[in-house]
Amino acid sequence: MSSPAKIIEPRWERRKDARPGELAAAALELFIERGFAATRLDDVAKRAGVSKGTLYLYFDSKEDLFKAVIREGYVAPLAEAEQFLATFEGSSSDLICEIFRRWWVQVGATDQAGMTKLIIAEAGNFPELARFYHDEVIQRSHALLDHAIKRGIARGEFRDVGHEYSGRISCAPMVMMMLWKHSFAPCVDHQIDPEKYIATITDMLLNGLTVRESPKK
Amino acid sequence: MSSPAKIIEPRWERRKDARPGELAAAALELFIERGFAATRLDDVAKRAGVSKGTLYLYFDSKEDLFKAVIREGYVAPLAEAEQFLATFEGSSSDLICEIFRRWWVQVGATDQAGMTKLIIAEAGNFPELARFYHDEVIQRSHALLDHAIKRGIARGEFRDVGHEYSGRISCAPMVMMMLWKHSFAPCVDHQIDPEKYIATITDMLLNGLTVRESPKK
DNA sequence: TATCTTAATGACCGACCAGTCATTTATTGG
DNA sequence: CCAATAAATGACTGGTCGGTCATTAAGATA
Repeated sequence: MSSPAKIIEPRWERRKDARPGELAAAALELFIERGFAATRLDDVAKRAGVSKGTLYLYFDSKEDLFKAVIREGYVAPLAEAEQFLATFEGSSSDLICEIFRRWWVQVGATDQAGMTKLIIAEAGNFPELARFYHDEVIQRSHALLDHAIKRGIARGEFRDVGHEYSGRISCAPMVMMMLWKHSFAPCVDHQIDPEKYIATITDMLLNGLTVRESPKK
Repeated sequence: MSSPAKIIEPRWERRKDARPGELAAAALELFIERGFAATRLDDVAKRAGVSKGTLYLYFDSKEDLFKAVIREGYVAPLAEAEQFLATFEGSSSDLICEIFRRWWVQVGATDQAGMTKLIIAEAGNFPELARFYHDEVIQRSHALLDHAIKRGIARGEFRDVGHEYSGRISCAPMVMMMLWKHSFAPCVDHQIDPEKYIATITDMLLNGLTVRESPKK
């Protein structure tokens, strides 16, 4: 006996505007989960609720899809951070603390953090992607911190530590925490407390290890 | 006119003892270069000067080969470093400088540095392997730096920055340089000068960014 | 309602590769 | 010198997956 109420569902819907974002979101999840090479476009399409053919309506290639994912996740937060830096008026110590705090909330704690691991892992096999990520994300992140440090030096708050590597070195502990979260953290019971970790970073970065005779308030 | 001296070279030699080591060495190079999934066993065999069939005479599977490489690779410059730390008698600042310097010479500048990238990249696919590497290498590296910092605190040279994350944070810039060397460095023209980089790390780590009124000699 | 446009489909192709095995031949022992 | 042994080969298989395209049908238009 067949059901009398027959609801015929359409086999698909036309949603031209929503598809790219949904596909990029699905791709981000799978890239982080499995890596770039190991992610199947069939799976990306399935997770976004479409067929693989549809994916190719909106993205030229797998690499094109990857770049779209990067642009969506990093470009906006970075631009905001640059804006924040340009208009900040407090002390440079507070500025750096605030940059780290925002970094963690906007990127480090989100899925996007996994892209860092991904790109480091696959840089050898996809140099084009690595170059893209380097220019769009890394270079600008280092420059951001470097700029904050220069500001401190100009205002007489910081020592002149040389501006070639100081931005890079300041970033390193934050990047390591992001890498940790997406590599060892899932298979080791030792977890990191982000708040305490960031507090220690800023303390060490600003004040150093060496005992000072008269600490500046 | 054909050459009268006819040297017939054998198509291959039997070298049962030498094969596994040569295959493992070739695999190490290619794993570091391309990652686990992207490494072709045909290429490993070719680099070792044999055919793929021969590889399967000595290793059960690709994964088996990978594990063999790891086992052979994690030798102990770490043990030497631990020994060095235990017997060092100078200032703690010098100790930390020396640890970084040795770290770079013995690990960072060698192929071994690529293992860090490899493990981070494949941690998701081989959690048991990641756990092993974590316990044997990472944990001990963090502990080493942490121990050096504790020594400084005990001798009144360093401030007490808390011993939960200080070792990890100190390591981060060095690890990042190793990762850089095996990910972005080959495809971006911006190179790092290790000597200058390490000098900046130690300066920042020991003295911090903030201006001090009376720096300690 | 009839017609048109195009979003969406999914079967298909070709390249790639881990792993197999029948065959070849270097080496050894009698 | 002649088997006998086993180290080494490389063509082959089965499965996977990025990318293509002829076909289908949803939604727009009038």
